[in-house]
Amino acid sequence: MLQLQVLRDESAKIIDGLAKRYFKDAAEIVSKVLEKDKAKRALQTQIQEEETKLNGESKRVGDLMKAGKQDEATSLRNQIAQSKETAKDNNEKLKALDKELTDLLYKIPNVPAAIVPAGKTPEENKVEYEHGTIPTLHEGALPHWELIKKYDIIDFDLGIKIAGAGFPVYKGKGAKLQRALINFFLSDADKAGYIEMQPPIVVNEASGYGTGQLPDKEGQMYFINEDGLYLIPTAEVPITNLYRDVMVNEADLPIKNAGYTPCFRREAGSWGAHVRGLNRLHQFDKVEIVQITKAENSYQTLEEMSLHVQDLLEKLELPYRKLLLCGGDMGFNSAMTYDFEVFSAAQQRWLEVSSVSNFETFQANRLKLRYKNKEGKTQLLHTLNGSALALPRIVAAILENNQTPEGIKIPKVLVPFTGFEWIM
RNA sequence: GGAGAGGUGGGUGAGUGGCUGAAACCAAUAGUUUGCUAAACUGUCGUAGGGGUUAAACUCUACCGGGGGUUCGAAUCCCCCCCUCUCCGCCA
Repeated sequence: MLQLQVLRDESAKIIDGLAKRYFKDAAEIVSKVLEKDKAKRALQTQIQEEETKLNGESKRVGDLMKAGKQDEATSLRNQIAQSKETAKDNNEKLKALDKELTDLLYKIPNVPAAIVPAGKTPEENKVEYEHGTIPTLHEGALPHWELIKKYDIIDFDLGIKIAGAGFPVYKGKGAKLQRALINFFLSDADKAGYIEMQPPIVVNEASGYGTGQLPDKEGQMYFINEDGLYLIPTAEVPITNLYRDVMVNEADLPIKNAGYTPCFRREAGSWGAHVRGLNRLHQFDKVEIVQITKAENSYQTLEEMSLHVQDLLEKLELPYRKLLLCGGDMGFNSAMTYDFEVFSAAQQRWLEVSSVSNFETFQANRLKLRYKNKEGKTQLLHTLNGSALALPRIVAAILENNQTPEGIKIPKVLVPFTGFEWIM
């Protein structure tokens, strides 16, 4: 959620920025916000004046009673009772206005950073960097959904039997490969100074609001009705919410956390031919990195985090490219996002494996995540996160790109974690 | 699932109707002094918002888990809800 104060001070700049997202009716919603805000403040001033008067009168009643002037006290009391009625009405109006205002604010996405290109579709994302060579596969090379059957390492049918489509069962070396990747990602994050967290994989409603999944995106999360809990779509939610309503000590900044969790996504309505196999799942594993920084450091941190992701991909020897997302392709909460895609040789397409974003104060505003600066002023912090990395598409790329007639070669860096060099 | 206790500022914690936006302590911060990797002393220090000012000063309002009620007046009394803790039960 954007800060109201910023909307007041820089509404033109915000409308300009939102144009890069092709966010509909930006100008209209912003002007509505300002209008409601103005009305609210006017009403508030009025209420406050009334309340000042009432407070003074109440005090006088007490004084009169103490002085033994019962009659005067009684008549003043009756007088107060009347003005209280109007005060009550006005307070209700104020509440209604405030809710309308908040609802409007919820609808406004984050303002893209200055360097984010305008654009509506993924085609307008900017390729910032490419690394690695795309392998040429042998005759008869297979896509990963065939390879997993050939080597019997991931079983979709078993998953369907016990849960449903999109919940695969990892078997034998397939399961070990998962575990190896998770360990590799976590140990690299550890070396980079991220404190590992193992959070719950369900969160309450307040947490959903804190990181911006709610309102509006409840349809994308699994919900446990009986207990009012959501299955997390990413570790971003529980880990970032660890710092909800927290006043951070300046000395503790930046905060760096990493966590492995399974992630659950309903992906309602997003299935099709291009999401075969591991390309899209309801449950998948991911190691997430999260940082909380002062405003002045967040963009430098964004670069640091994307270098961390690049390093992982290079160690895994996967050809990848780094994209700067255009306004229209960015998530609602983000001010700037880099996506990382690996090339899947058998499918002949790029697969998104990581997304690294700076949310600036958009989440912190909701989270009330702040610190006191040297002047003693309370300041919102910036939140950032990134996948480092999401497993399924990495697995898909490893299987496809590293396949040989003899079997699938495990990347060197993973062998200490898997305990085997080949899947055959 | 049953019974009980409790939710107060960055933290611990006092406060049962007006003198309480809230004692005390800790943390933080500014300074003084002595000095040597620190102590002592003094000051400041909740959040959000309105008015006001070039900016301050100043001033007002709300907020003691959330919502409602009683009252001229509520952190304090009443009702509902949420959450946490303890004991019992069940159980990895």
